[in-house]
Amino acid sequence: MVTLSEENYLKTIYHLGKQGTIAVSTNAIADKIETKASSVTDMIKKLADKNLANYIKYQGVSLTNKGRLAAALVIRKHRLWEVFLVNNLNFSWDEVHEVAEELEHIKSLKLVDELDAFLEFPTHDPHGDPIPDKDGNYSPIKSINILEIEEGKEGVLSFVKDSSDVFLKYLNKNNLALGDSIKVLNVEPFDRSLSIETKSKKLIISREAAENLYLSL
Amino acid sequence: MVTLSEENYLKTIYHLGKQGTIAVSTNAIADKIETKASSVTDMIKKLADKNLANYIKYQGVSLTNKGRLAAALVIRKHRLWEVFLVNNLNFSWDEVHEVAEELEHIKSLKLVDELDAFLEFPTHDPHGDPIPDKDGNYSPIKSINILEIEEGKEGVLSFVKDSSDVFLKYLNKNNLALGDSIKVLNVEPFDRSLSIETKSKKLIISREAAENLYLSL
DNA sequence: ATATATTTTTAGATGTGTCTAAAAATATTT
DNA sequence: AAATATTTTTAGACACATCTAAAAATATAT
Ligand SMILES: [Mn+2]
Ligand SMILES: [Mn+2]
Ligand SMILES: [Mn+2]
Ligand SMILES: [Mn+2]
Repeated sequence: MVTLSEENYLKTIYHLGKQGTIAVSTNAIADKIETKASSVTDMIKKLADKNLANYIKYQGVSLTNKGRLAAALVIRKHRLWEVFLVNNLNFSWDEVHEVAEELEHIKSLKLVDELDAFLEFPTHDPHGDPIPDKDGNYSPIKSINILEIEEGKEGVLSFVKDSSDVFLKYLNKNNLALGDSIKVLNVEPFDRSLSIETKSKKLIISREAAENLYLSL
Repeated sequence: MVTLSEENYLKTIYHLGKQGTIAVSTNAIADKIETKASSVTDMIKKLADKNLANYIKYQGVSLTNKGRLAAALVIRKHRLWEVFLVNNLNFSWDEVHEVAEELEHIKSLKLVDELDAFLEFPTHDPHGDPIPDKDGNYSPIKSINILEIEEGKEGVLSFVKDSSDVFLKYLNKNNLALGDSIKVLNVEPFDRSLSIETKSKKLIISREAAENLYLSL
């Protein structure tokens, strides 16, 4: 049996481990989970005891296959619930995360699969993140960062890297939503801000904002 | 903040307190929750400290208005989720309880209200139990036990008192479902078993089974 | 390479919810 | 009304997940 707390650690290690292939550090986990390093050490040991993680003292952790699958299942549930909340319960994309954090821990396997079917097997959540299948696999993101697109080209907003409240609300305010067509006009050399054009209007976004927007061509 | 465990105790006290108006005993709660009497005493004190229950040593507990409302909200969530599982996720009425036991603890108020709207404001769950509104109120059950219906009369199965796995599966096996028209044929004087007739066939049910079936006329 | 800083682990404590065993209160018999 | 049985509470323990403070290991700077 995997506890709620263990699931949260698995998910965090999974996410932190995505980029580099190196083991995840104790402090990195502590920061993400907003807990103390000593608590992380305790939990890591528990995960290793359950064969969910590989752990060598002072060397960080990585997930075992078993742990990676468990983590992917939690992420699958999180993202499916987010889709449900947005598509069926009138939540906006900046309201779903907190609730999904609770719903992702509901155990029933039938529930996940039936929810998946009910939602008609979505491949991405409301923030453009891919939804893992039962085996933990998903097709890799093929969208590219808006800063890497040449001036004059157009694409569809299909993923936001930062899905925090503040950023999503900033996008709402500027009428930018997933699925919108966006044309890259030009980059201001001074501060590297970006002029873009949507169906409704032209606007300028900062480099920080641009770094989180991904388009598919 | 009310914890998951506290919510389960509130719900149990609410259910046990329904019938008599007397306070609920420690052992009654322990039996329902499948825990020890000493654990119940501990928790009761906590509920009293939080003004959710009235407690006098050795005299049992009852809920305060605050406690009753909190309990009703948990029951509201439980039953709404059961409706969702049956109506939208292909669960049968004997599969929903366990999952609803987990879902009922999800906190978001928006979630409950949006779910309610999505389900089109159902008044009863898949077992015929009434769904409390936001204020904890619901219209009283007007269905009557099948044993109190005179021979020859007909009614619609609208509530099952026992919603345990075994009983529901027994009903499935005998093709009895909520909403079915049932005619009371006669009571066997020997063992007080009941002959009934549905659209599809006649059958005999035991007194124990009959005690759990309620019809609306 | 040594000293200093940072990261990580250990040791010991705390809060929640549970348990067992024993004591206290209440209920039931005789 | 005593004696006996049952229920309820208390006392003390334990698992889990967390914390603080201190020790140990590793990384960085001089
Ligand atoms: Mn999320
Ligand atoms: Mn998401
Ligand atoms: Mn139920
Ligand atoms: Mn029910």
